[in-house]
Amino acid sequence: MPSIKDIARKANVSTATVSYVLNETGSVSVKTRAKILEIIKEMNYQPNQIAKSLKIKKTKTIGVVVEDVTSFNSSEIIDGINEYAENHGFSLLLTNMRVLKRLGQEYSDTENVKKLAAPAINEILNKQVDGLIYIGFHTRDVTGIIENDKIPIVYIYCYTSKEEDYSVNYDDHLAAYESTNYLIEAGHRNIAVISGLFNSNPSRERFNGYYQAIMDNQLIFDPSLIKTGDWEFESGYRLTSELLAAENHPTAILAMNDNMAAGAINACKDKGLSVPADISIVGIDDREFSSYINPKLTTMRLPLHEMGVEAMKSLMAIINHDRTVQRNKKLKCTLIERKSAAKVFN
Amino acid sequence: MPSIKDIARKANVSTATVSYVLNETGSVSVKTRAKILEIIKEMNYQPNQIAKSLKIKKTKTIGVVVEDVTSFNSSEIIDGINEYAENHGFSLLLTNMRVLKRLGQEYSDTENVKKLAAPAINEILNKQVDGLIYIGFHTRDVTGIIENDKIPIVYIYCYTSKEEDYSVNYDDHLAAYESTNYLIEAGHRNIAVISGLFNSNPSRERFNGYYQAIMDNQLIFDPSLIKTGDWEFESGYRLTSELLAAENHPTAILAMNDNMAAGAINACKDKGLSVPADISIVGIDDREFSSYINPKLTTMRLPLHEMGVEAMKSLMAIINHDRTVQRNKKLKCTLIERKSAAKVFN
DNA sequence: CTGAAAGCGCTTACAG
DNA sequence: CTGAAAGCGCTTACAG
Repeated sequence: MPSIKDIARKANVSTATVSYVLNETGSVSVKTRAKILEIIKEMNYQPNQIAKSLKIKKTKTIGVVVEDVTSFNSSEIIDGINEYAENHGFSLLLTNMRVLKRLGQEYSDTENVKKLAAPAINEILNKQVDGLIYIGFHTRDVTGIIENDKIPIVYIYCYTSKEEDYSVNYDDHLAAYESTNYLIEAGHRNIAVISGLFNSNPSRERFNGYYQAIMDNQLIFDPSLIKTGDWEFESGYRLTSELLAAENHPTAILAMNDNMAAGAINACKDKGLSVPADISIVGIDDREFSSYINPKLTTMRLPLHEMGVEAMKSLMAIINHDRTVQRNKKLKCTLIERKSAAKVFN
Repeated sequence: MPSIKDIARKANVSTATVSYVLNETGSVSVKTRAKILEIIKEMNYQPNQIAKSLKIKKTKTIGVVVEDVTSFNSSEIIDGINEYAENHGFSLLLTNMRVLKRLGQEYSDTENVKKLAAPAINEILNKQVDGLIYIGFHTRDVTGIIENDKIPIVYIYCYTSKEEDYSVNYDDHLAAYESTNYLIEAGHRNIAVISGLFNSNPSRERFNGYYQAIMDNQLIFDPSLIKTGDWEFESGYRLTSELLAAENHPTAILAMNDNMAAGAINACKDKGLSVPADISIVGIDDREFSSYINPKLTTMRLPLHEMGVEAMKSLMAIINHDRTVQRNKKLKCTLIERKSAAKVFN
């Protein structure tokens, strides 16, 4: 591997001059520039970024700490981060904490995650990254997992309670509001909700979105239509069965994720109801399986790719000392109309 | 950020001595070691890996070039790579080429992928990674995409025609052999195949596995039972419909991926056949959706995580000049028994 | 327009 | 057991 010295020697100039043409700084005569460029090409010289980084104290690399890459939302977020990074000459140093595999459901205990995060983040910082992106696998408060004061950082798919932190998530309230509205516009008046666990912020936000749509449309809010699930398929199945046991059962169900929506569809089928002819079901997430189940699920697509891009934008701004960036970005989900919801005829 | 100089000064020793205790090289008296260690802790000193890398010419980081992170197989592979890397003190520099989004189906043209790969790989090499892992999103010959002679590299989910290259894949032949055997053991005698495109190596290997299972069990090979699909849902649906039109239709179908298996299930349902009571279906891949469709799909799980781990093992060996590593590793898939296949009664 | 020199933060023969 | 010094491959004030 030729170094800048080799180029300089061969071109009969100093390394400074080579450096100037490499970086297009300084002023170099057209003639020597041409000669240097030629030799660079001839020797197939590639600058050693490690050496450069040491000198300029910037690595042009971003540390990406992800709680679990195998989680369904991680890939698209990383894809978005990568796209932006590539367009701006940044590289990604990826660390996967494997939270799901290692902690199972104990991820909720911040202390456990912190134990995983500390060494990972330490290692990344020692590699002198210019900034950090932390990707949760599940929207929640993540305060205390990272103790950091020396590096710009933005959180995706999670947030902290610290005012000075930056995060990008999607708008849960709006997602539920829009999907509920969609059902209302289709003529539904009895719209049930199968929510996630109520100790989660997204559950509450989504419920509020649903509630507001009901109110805005002057419908009657019926608490018996609200069922609390646990995000899993089985709870969607079980709670739908409960819902259908009532004599005047709802004509539509908003499930707060696609897992539970899939459970709901199965419950309807098992009761001999046809989806969407007899009952409409909409989910939230747009998982891979959602277009494979029967009927294909109408659901809200999460702006995952965009979240990655926006996080990078925030991070770049912070790195460049632009403190006017919005601290808590909330992106919009989009409704994907498939086959599990229909207009009501009467 | 304190440097090794700061530590040395405060401890009244040379930077050499600090370096010795940091790396546990050289011999340092217990006393000075203790003092240095104390000061390191006190100042919360963290060694700058960039500086170290420049000196020792090793970065302890591996470049991971993935054709498309959003492809269903990528995450688990990365998870495996990450696990091994973490256990051995390596970091991952990730580059996503976004082949699917950028090229659509034109990925098959090596030239197009090469155009994407060249700058990505160049950038990674300039960051002085110690090795490279290339993850295809689809098993195929990838010769010519990377022109490299200076760095150890192993291919996952793809391979090259060069003898000196290393790759890790799974055993297509065995996967089809075992799944066919499974159906035979369940009593099936008329087992159809819906294959992928026959210009792909996996299709051919899988067909051979099927064929060998038929032969080994002294069954009759019936060419009319072999249908060539294109890996997509629709072809599974269409070809299954064709299969079912025959008067003595098969009692089992081996679909060469889960997409087509899902199509097959739907086709059966639409013809009024019950899966698995009337007809058994098994897939290959174990996609996320495969446990959500109805009935849940019996399929071969790909050893993705393990492929990541094995690739890292190969890479470490090559880096350490151990040239005895197996050049083409083929890992075993495992049958996931769910609900889409059953014994035949007669 | 160009070069000599210092320095980024480490490691490592070498001498003592 | 310890330190002075050179060097990894760059960049950048500074002088001319």
